[in-house]
Amino acid sequence: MYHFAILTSFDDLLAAVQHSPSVPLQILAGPGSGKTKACVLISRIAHLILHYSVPPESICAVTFTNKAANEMRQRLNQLLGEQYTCQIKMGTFHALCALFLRKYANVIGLERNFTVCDSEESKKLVSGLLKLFKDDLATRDIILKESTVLSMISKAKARGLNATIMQKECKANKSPIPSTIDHINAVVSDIYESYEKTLRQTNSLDFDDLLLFGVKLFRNHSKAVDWCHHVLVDEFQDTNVTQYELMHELAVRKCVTVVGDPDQSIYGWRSAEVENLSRMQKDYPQTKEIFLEENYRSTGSILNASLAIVTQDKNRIQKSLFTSHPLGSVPVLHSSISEQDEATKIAIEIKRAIAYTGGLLNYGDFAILLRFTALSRTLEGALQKEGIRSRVLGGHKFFERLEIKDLLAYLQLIDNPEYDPAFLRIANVPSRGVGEKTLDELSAKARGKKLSMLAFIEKICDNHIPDIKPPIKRKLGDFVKVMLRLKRSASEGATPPELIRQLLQQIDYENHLKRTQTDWETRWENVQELITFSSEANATDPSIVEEEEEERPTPLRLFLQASMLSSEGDSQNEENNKEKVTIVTCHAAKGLEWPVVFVPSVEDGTFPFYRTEDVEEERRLLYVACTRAQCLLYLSYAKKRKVAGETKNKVLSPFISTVKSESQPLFTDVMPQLDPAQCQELAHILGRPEPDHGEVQRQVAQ
DNA sequence: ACCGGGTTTGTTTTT
DNA sequence: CAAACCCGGT
Repeated sequence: MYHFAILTSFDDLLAAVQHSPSVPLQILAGPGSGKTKACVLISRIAHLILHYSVPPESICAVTFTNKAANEMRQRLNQLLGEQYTCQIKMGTFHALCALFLRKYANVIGLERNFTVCDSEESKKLVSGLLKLFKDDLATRDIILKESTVLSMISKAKARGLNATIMQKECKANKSPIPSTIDHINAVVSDIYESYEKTLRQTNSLDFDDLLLFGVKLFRNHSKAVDWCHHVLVDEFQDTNVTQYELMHELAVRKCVTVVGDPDQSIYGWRSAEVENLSRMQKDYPQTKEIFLEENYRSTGSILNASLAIVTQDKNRIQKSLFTSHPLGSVPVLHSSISEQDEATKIAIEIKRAIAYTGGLLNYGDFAILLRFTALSRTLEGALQKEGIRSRVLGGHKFFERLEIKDLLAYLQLIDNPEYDPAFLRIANVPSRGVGEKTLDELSAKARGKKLSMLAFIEKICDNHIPDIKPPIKRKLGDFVKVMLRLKRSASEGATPPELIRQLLQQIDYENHLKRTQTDWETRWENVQELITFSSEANATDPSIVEEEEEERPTPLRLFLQASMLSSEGDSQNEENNKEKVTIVTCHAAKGLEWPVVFVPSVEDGTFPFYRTEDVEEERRLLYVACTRAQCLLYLSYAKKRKVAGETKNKVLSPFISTVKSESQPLFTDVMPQLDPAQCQELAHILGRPEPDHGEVQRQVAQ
C-alpha cells in the first residue's frame, strides 16, 4: 500500500524506508534524490506503522517548517487515512515544544497561557534596553545595533548559555586593558539578563525559549516523553545544538531516523551545526548511514555545473551525485549592464521559452531565486511590464504584516494580560493621543508597582491610583473598556472569528486603516483573510489527546500559537499560481524544484553576501539554488547595480569565475535553442506530452 | 513638551 | 516596506 509513495524502487531508497526501527539511521540525501518527491520520510513512517506495528501516537516527526509538516500530514492522510495520521506528532521543533509546554506548563514553572514572543517584539524589547546603554556606548565610540545584540543573545541561547554564565565568562575573559570587544560583551550580557527578566515578567517565551524550556521539560519529566517510540528529523543539517538535545531527549528508546545533506546546510547564521551528524554517530554508535546519491530531478549538465560550484569547498564531506537524465542544455551565464537590463532579459527569455515550447511550459514552471528579498523590486516591475504575472513566495509573511500584528496584539492581550509588548503596540492603535513618551513613563511606573501595564491602566481608570495626570485616564478609558468587553466575550466562549469581528467594530479598524495607510484596501483584505484563517485554525492544529477536558487550550490560544509559528506567505490561492512566475529567496526555495530556474545577481557582494560570516555557506546557498532546476538553469549578473541608493560597479561571483574555464564548458552565454529536439528532451524529463509543432509556430509568430 | 502626519532611507537569510 | 527622522500644530 505504502509502495504507492515510492515512485522508483531503487535499492537505496527501499533500504532506507525498510530499515529496522531499532537501529538509528542517517539518510544522507543529495538534492533531488527522492527525499521529497519519493518522500523517503513519509514512506518510512508508513512502513513503521504498517510493517513494524509502531503505534502512530508514539511517532514524532520533525520538519523544518510547519508548512512542510502540513504537507507531510496530507500525504500521509492519503496513504494511511486520517484516523492514523492525526495521532502522529508532527511539526517543527518549535511547534512541538509549544504543544507540550502548554500541557505541562505547571510542572516547569510556566503559566499555561504564555505568549510566544516573535522576533519583531524581541527586537523592540532589546532596542528599549539598548537605549539605556546609549550614552555609555557613545563615550567609548561604540555603535551597537539592536540586530547585533539580538543575534548575540540568540546565539548564546542556541548554545544553551544563560545570562549569568555569559556575564561570568565576560568577567573571566577580561584582559587587563578592557577592549571594545570586552565592553560589548559586558553590555550584551547585561541586556540579555534584563531581556530574560522581561520575558518572564510578561509571561512569554521567545523562539529560542521554546526549545530551551522544551529540553528542560523532556529531560526532567519522563512522563512528557514516555509516549515517544520513534523520532524522525528532516533537514537534519540545519538543526542547532538545542534542537539536537531535544531530539536526544525525545529518543528515550534510541530509535531515531534523520534525513539531511551537509552540502545543503544554509542556516549556520541561525546556529545550525552540521557537526550534529557526527555527534549523532558518537551518541548512537550503531548508527547506520545510507547515501542517496542518484538525482532524479536535474539534467546532467545542471548537475555538473552545480557540483563544480560546491566541490570548490575543500573541507566538504566527499559525496558523489549522478543522474540518469540526459545532459540537456548547458546552463546559461549572461551579463547585463544594469539590474533593469537583467530583469528585462529574464522577462523576455521567459516569454521566448514559453513560445518555443508551445504550451509544454507555463508560467508556473519558472522560478527566480534571489539572495535576498529586496532584489525582487526590479524583477517584479520588469515582469509586469512584459505582462507576466508573478508571486513572491514568503517575501513578507502574512503574520508579520502590521495590520495583522495589530489585531493579534489585541487578542494576545485578551489571552495573556501580562504581555506588555502587545499592550505597547496597540495602546495607541487607533490613535488615542498617547505617544512614545507617555507610554515610556507609564511603563516605568507600572514596573515600579510590579504590575502589568494593562493592570496598571485599569487601576488608574478605576481611580485606584490617583497620581497620574487626568488626560491619561480620559485617553485610555475607552481602550480599557474595549479590552474588558473582549475579555468577557472570550470567557463566555466567543470563537476567534467572533472576537476579531467584535474588535474590528469596536475600534473601527477599517477607518483607522483608511486614515493611516495608502494601500488600505489590500490591508483590509488581509484582515478578512485573518478571520478566515482563525476559523480554520482549530481544525488543522495537531493536538494532544487530553485526559481532562478543561486542560485543552482554548481555541483562541491555539489560534494565536498557530499564528506565531506559521511560515505561511501571503496569497495561497492555489488556482492561478500555475500562471504565475515564482519569485523566492534561495533559503525559502530549499526542498522545492522547477523546470526552469533563474538566479540573478550572481555577483561578488551578493554571492557571497558582503556581510557574511561564512563564505562556504554562501557557496552552498548558490549550490542549493542551482540544484532546484530540472531542465533549464540561467545565472546572470549585472555590471552596474544600485545598492542602498548608490550605483556600484559589480563583478561576477568568485564562486562562478573560478570554475567556468575548466575542461568542459560548464556554462554558456548562448541562450538555449529550444528546437524540436530540445523540446522533446524537455518533455521526456518532465514526463509531459510533447508539444505540437503547429502550436509552437503559432506562438513563436506572436 | 508632545503628537501625528508626511518624507527619507536603507534593507540577508527565518522558526 | 517599515523604521527613523523632520517639522508644523496643539
